[in-house]
Amino acid sequence: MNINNIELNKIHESLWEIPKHGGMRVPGRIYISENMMQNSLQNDDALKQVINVAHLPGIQKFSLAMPDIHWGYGFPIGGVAATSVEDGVISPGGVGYDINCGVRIASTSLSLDEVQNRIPKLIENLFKKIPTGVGSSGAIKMLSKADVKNILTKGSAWAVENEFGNKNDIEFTEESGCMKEAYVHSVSERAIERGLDQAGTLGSGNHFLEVGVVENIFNDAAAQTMGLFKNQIVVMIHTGSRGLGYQVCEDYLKILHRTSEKFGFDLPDKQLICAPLNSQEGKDYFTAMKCAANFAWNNRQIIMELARRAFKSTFSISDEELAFNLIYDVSHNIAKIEDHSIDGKLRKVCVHRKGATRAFPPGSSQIPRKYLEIGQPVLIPGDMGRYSFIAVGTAKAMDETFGSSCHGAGRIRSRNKALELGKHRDIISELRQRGIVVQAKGKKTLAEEMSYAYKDVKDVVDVMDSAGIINKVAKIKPLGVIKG
DNA sequence: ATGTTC
Repeated sequence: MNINNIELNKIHESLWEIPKHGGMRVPGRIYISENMMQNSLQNDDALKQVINVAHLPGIQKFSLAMPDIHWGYGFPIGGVAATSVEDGVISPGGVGYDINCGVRIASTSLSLDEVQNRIPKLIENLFKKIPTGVGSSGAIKMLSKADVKNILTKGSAWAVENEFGNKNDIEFTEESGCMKEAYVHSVSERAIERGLDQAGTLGSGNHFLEVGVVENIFNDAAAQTMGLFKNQIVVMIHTGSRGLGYQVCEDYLKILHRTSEKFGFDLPDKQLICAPLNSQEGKDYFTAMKCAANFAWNNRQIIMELARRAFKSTFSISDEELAFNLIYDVSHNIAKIEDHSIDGKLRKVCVHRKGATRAFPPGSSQIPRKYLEIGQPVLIPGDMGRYSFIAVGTAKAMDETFGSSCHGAGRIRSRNKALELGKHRDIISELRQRGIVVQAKGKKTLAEEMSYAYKDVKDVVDVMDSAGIINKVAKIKPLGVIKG
């Protein structure tokens, strides 16, 4: 197969390999179907980026990409790269600008027939309570710098200490909502200032809060363990570290650019800028990244609590009656030190997941005890007009992809192209006709985020499921969305 | 993704 002048060998129907050539240290591997490759990668430099990432010092096994792959800064979105902690590098481009962008899904006790005609009111209340849009602020009173520094150190626990949620929410958050060794001295004053009024804000772009209904269940046992049932109302939240995380990324791209010569790496793209994990610069970026990650988890935690309150007031019910419980919270833009089997030996590597979700298997010590037998919940939102999926990780993911899977539908049209298509259409009415209530700050964002801008997430999920990397559990259909 | 070109 040849795509965009890149030769790929077929490993099986859902997996393709770019053989090691030139300065590549490892081969590239892309989980995708032939159809999707033809349709989405002909005019996209993302495969070239898979090759570029394979040049990184210390990269292990493969430069990986998931079926939602598309072009990103340096690394493709939908990319996974693991580097040796001894002689490997860490790269901000392998994490992305929105550090710890991620998704959480909460269950409720409500079923569709109980609430169907009150969805517009619910969405209105959610939209009032949760700030959305670029520069959105003011979910909670303006924080002090000391407060923000506490958030950077504590993550979700800060929200819970301030009555935004409970201990159960922490238990069902990846990393318990807090990466250790997050030292605030590595984060610039400017980044902290940008975070002062952004705790508990949704942001813009593809970020959203969605009220959905469980439409299909593929795995009864796993669904039951997660507390899912057919026609159940659930809530999905997709956001990240806002301006604070953006600033951390920008700060360190500049710092690493200044110091790049001293490491003497010969890399095919300046955007792959990186530092050895054991250098001061590498350690500083990593600890700043952890601070931003903790800010993002706290952000999703606060938003979840604001949503919980909006549900309670809209339906006049108690916490007990509502049972607004976190199923799980995953990060899909992050770098983490993990143990993985390489050449038959367990080794410590830095796994960069950029637009890729962790997908740890049954029995993992890193997942909530409740999910020990089913594996880690993998949350895969689609576009706002179609549907989303919940899946679980597998042992095969651990063997093949450093315990990683896809993170969403994957863009197929640029924001500009999507805007062209959508700007003369009444997207709110179109969605309403499909049974989806939308409230959004900007019409521009809606046009950029319509279904035609994305692949069908079902195709993406089916590739990962058929490759055995995840197992599908449930499909969620949107009823109402708030966006930036 | 982003006080959407300090």
